[in-house]
Amino acid sequence: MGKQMTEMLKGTLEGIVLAILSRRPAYGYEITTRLREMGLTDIVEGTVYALLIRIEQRGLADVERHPSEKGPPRKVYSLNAQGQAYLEEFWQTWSLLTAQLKQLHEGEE
Amino acid sequence: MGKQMTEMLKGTLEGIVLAILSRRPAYGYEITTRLREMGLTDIVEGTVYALLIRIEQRGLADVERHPSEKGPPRKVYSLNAQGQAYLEEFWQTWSLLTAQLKQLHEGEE
DNA sequence: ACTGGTACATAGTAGCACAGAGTAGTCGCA
DNA sequence: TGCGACTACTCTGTGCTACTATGTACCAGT
Repeated sequence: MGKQMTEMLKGTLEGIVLAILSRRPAYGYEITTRLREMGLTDIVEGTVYALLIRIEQRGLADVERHPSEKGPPRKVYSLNAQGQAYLEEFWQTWSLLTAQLKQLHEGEE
Repeated sequence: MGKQMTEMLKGTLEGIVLAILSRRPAYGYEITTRLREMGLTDIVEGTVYALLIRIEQRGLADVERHPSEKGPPRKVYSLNAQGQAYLEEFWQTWSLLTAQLKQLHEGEE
């Protein structure tokens, strides 16, 4: 992946994953797949798992183990109230930043 | 500053500063002031200077020293061709990311 | 037996913004 | 003369994040 994208993802990837979880519960492998489908093709599996563990430890999501037809059991994450609040805060911060960048970009020439 | 904003700025602050420089040359203290004016009130001086040094070392900007009426001489940075190209790449990456997040945000509920 | 897909985990690395402190020059004021 | 306020730049150390590169484990199809 481009280095620029890598750096930009710091701080946003977390929000992206939380947003995915806010729609419906999901597990790591599934999330990785979905990220790839939506164009974030080069996100590494290990990154997602590490992120999910962080999310769990901060109490933003609850975890349940579900047996899988294939391979080891899945760890299904579902966003809880605290996670929802955190996500809303994320969207606020994000819209602030985009507004500022938009202003910069438009006034460019 | 909020921790979320701090993390989001990783990778974007560089682009922001380059965008400021693309309008007209500027020096560190001036850039800090301008960032504060545009709402990024809590960005630390040291961060900006460190970023400028990085920009210089990568050859994205040229530097000239100008004596100041007040205080030590200013280091005036001006974006060069390479920096301009890098900035354009930044905008592309940025618009890609915003498009993906917009999609996620709108399809939320 | 072997390959490939599913699913999770982790040790080490690099990059970035922040905290905090320091260095220097100029000016105004008591 | 001494002090604070403002301008302007520099540096060390810390914490957080995504990546690299592996490894583990389970199952299906050939």
